[in-house]
Order: sequence, then structure tokens, then C-alpha cells
Amino acid sequence: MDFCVQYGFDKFIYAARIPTSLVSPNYIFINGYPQEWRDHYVEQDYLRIDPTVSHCFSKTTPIYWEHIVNTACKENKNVDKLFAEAGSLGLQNGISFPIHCIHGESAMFSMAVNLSTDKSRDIIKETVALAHLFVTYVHEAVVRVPDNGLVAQVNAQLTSREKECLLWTTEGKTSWEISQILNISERTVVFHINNAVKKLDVVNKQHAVARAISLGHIKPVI
Amino acid sequence: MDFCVQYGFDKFIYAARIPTSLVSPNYIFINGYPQEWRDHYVEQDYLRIDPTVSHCFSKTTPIYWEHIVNTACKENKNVDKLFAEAGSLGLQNGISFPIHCIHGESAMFSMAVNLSTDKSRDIIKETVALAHLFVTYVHEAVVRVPDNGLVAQVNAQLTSREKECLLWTTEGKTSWEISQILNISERTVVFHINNAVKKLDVVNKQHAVARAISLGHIKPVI
DNA sequence: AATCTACCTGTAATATTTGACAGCTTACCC
DNA sequence: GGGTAAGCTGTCAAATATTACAGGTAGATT
Repeated sequence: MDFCVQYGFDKFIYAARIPTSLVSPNYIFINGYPQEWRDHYVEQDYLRIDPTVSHCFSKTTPIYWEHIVNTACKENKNVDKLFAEAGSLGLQNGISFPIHCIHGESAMFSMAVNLSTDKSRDIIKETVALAHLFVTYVHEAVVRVPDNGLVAQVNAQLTSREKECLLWTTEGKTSWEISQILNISERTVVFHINNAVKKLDVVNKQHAVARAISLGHIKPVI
Repeated sequence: MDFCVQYGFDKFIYAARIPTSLVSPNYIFINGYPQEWRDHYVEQDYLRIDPTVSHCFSKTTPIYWEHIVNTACKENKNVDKLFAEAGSLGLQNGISFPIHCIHGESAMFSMAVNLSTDKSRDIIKETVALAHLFVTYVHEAVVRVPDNGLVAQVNAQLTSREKECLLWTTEGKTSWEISQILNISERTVVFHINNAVKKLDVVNKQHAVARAISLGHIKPVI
């Protein structure tokens, strides 16, 4: 907030997507946008056409709104409408930063200025590098907040054996194969996997694999 | 390369990890470090204790080597040895940047200066923001290179039905449940999943779920 | 017309998973 | 000593997945 004001920005928004599920992920917002705009945005389902969102969820580089205005807005009427309406509510120009984490959670941070494109170009250009660095610290801070939903999910405490069995499961090994790898009985492998499935609050192995990878319960061997 | 020299850095290295498997991921390097150091690094298996590596694979913020020297090096003899040896080969001080992507591939970019900590502190502080931005563009460029292994794996072309069936599988749905969701026979769901398993070159559903998520074949619904 | 791709469906044998039953050892902490 | 957590093992029945057999339609392309 202070950062935005200090560098000449008016509004900001931070949104994080927690991949508890691919079909219905959780979200965390830190909203510095006008509530009127947020309500309108949700009502219009702009999330699905917003080019800043699709960019931030697939790229690592920042995206300048000016660039969108020069491309997507000219090709797509709805996008043009989105940006026109945003501009009329004080979000004339700005920049959006993607943030990606090893866990798989994604976030984006947008900063807006209430100035015309020409007048705000320099402010944005001068701030981009520092802001890009800044937003990573914002994200690390958010992730650290207890009880934000993310930490609770990520902190489902799996024992080392449970993680070990899950890890080999992600490699396509059957319980019997894992029992040979770990030198324990097949029954014990099943036991550990069942415990992991219960702790992760999922229904079967496929589900457990998806969640364990998405939330970083099991990590790549470096 | 030009970037590093321009801002007073001597050496750099870029390393990307492609999560084709959690157990044995693929790597892509762009090596600007002395070969002597690389060989020594591999031989000593420094990857497993290097604090820049563990930081970059779990955090989104840059890490200053100076910080490591002040902490980890004092606690861990091996880390101290690593940094002492690096310094003697011209990698005295530097900074490392993590890069994370939605696909799950991770990368790191390190830039080193051959100056004492005191003499290089200002160079690093002044460059950090710009360099942080720069490395995201390096990474986007690497990802775009055809035949780098990543693209080939990611481009295993799954049909929309195959992806749909896989997506519901990651949610823990059985083949029968998916058949009800998609209004097709259970046999057809099995058919699509089998095709996906073959295309992804994996052995079963768990394996397919892991790879499809890791490589971004199936993506979160926004 | 022939070819290709995506999509769809069936049967049957075998392998694997899942759930429910029950109980063991070891280590650590209060 | 008692409690707790992690790890380990067994059997049995039912549900689900895997593999292999075989074959159909619709639309686009050559």
C-alpha cells in the first residue's frame, strides 16, 4: 500500500490461487481496488476474459496494461469494454505481475494509476523493476500468514514414510513395487498410503497424488 | 551474458529443472561458470547442500550470497567449504534468483562478482531489481526454445476428452463417476484414460496425474 | 473414395486398490 | 508406568483398474 503510493500508484490488488483442486481452487485476495469495481468485475465474470489474468497464470514476466490496450482491446470487444470501464473507475493504466511458487500456488499483483497512458508511462517504466522485486516479498509474507487456508492445507503433516510411499506412487509404482523398493510388506505400503489419503482429505490415490504435488507435500528430489 | 558484464558481474549460470519426474527430473543449463568449478561442484555433489539451490527451489525472493556467508556458512562446515572454494575460483560474491512457472518447472539464475564482499555489496544492491526482472525474460526465452526437452514433453498432444477425463481423475473420480459427469459410457472413459496414459508414456493413472499436473497438460480452471 | 482423427462402445480375465477387521514393536515424553 | 506417535504386519471381501480382444460413427482432409 505504502509502496504503491510512494511510487505514484493509486490502487493495487493482490490475488493468490491455492491449488487445493484443479477444478475449484481457493483464492486469497488483498483488495485495494474500489469495491464498486470488484463487484462489477465479479458480476460480469471478467476473470475469464481478463488478459492480465491469463497472462499472469501462464507467464513469469510482467504485463503492461498499455500493451493490452494496443493489442487485445483492438481484437476483442469485451476486453475493450473491460478496460474502458476500469478506466472510468480510476484504473486507467497499470501493470500486473505474476508470482509463481514451487508449491504450485500462483498469484498476481496489479498496480494501477489514475492517469492517462501518456502521462503514466514513465511512472510505470521507472517502477517496474523495483515493484517486481517487491511483489515477491508480498507473496512470501502472505504465504506465511497462519490460517490463511494455504498454510493449513500445506501443513497436513505427513510422516516421512507416507511421503515416501506417495512419492513412489507418483512415479507409477504399485503398492507391491513400493514394498520391494522400501523393503517392507505390501500391506504396510497400503497402510501408509491410506493414512496419507485420510490426512490429505482425499478419496483415492489419484486424488492424493494431485493434491500432494499441487500443494508441495512431496517435492522433487533435487 | 552482456547483461552481467554491463552491470559489473563476472560470471553467471542458469539452471532449469523440468519436472518430468519428481524422482529424476531433467535439467537444462546455460553455464557461464568456469568449467573447473562445475566439475568440482558435480564431483562433490554440492547440489545437495548448496543453500542457493534450496532457497531458489522453495522461495520466490532472491538470495544474497553475503547473507549465506553470514548464516549457513557459520553453522555448516561443508557450506563454508563450498563458498570458500567458489571464491577461490572467482565466484566471491553474488546473488541468486529463483524462477517459478505455472507448469511447475523451476529455474535459478546466479550472478557472481570476483570482488570481496565489501567491494561488491553496492554493485549487487544496485542491480538486484533490474536483474530480477531480466531473469524472467531469460527463462521465458529458454522455455520457448524448441527441442529443449521441455517443449517436447509438454507438447504430447492430448485430445480434449483425454484431458477432461484426466482432470476429473485428479479430483479423485472413478471411471464410472466420470462417465456420469460426461454422459458417456464407463468403457469410453477407460478408453480415453488409456490413450492419455500411452501418450504421456506413463504406466498408470497415478503416474499420469503426476505428469499431467507437473507438465501443465491439465491446468486449473481459473 | 480413401484416409485420418476424435470419439464412442462392448466383453472378459486378471491385477490392484480400497475398506474393515485386528494387533505387534519401538521411541519419546510426562 | 501410561500415553502417544510412527512404523509395521496380517487376512478377507468388494470395488476398481488394467489389459486385450473387437468394432462402430462422424467430420475433415487428400
